[in-house]
Amino acid sequence: MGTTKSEGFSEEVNELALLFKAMGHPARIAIIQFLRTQEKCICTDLVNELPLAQPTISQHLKELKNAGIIQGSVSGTSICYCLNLEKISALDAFLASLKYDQNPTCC
Amino acid sequence: MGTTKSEGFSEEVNELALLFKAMGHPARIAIIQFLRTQEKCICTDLVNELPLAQPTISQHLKELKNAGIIQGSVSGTSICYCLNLEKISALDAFLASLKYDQNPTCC
DNA sequence: TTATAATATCGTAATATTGCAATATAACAA
DNA sequence: TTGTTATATTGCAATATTACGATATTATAA
Repeated sequence: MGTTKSEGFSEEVNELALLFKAMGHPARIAIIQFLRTQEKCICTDLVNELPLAQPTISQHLKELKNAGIIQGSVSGTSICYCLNLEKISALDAFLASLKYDQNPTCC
Repeated sequence: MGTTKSEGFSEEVNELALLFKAMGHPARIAIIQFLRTQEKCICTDLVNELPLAQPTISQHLKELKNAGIIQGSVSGTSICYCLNLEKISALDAFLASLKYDQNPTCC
């Protein structure tokens, strides 16, 4: 196997899992953090910021983009990447919902 | 390779990545959702709820437990699993922080 | 004790992920 | 055109993940 079984789970569950999975790597968290603190979101600097080679960073950017967590638009020779707050909010809403309706006598 | 490179990233980044990674699977999201809606948190029922075999579910529970996202305590023959809201809150706080300090003119 | 129920662990095959060197592409500058 | 800069793609070796049958383990029940 090695393949994740997605049949039998709801669309919502599968979508959330894909988003969380896309964030489940230090390089990708670091990219997200970096994007958050940048005034401009031009991102060559990631290659200097992160302890990874350029192709590896490009690959991680692609995964974040595929998941819809970041968006990129061409800007001359470089590319402008930014967070997609819609997806971030979806994850945030899920996590926030877990904090309520908890049985307080549990465990 | 295949190994995730964690040196060169901050502790915080690595910790967040591990937590997100632990949630990055439909079975594990489904487990979390199930735990949230249960009055009691005894969890044999997962085997009937999820489209996966018992050993597979046990393995996913272990991963969530290793990440600290759930806690389990023995209760006779069965085991009581529950969410650890502390970790959930850590993730939630990270995501919530992304929603502010964003450059509105970006992309 | 013997059985049964709930869970965990082991072993393993199939597949996915990670990281990078080498190379390609694309836009602009000289 | 030729170079240069920014980024993407390809190919591949090393390792990780996923799923599950078989088998342990552990606690209670009969």
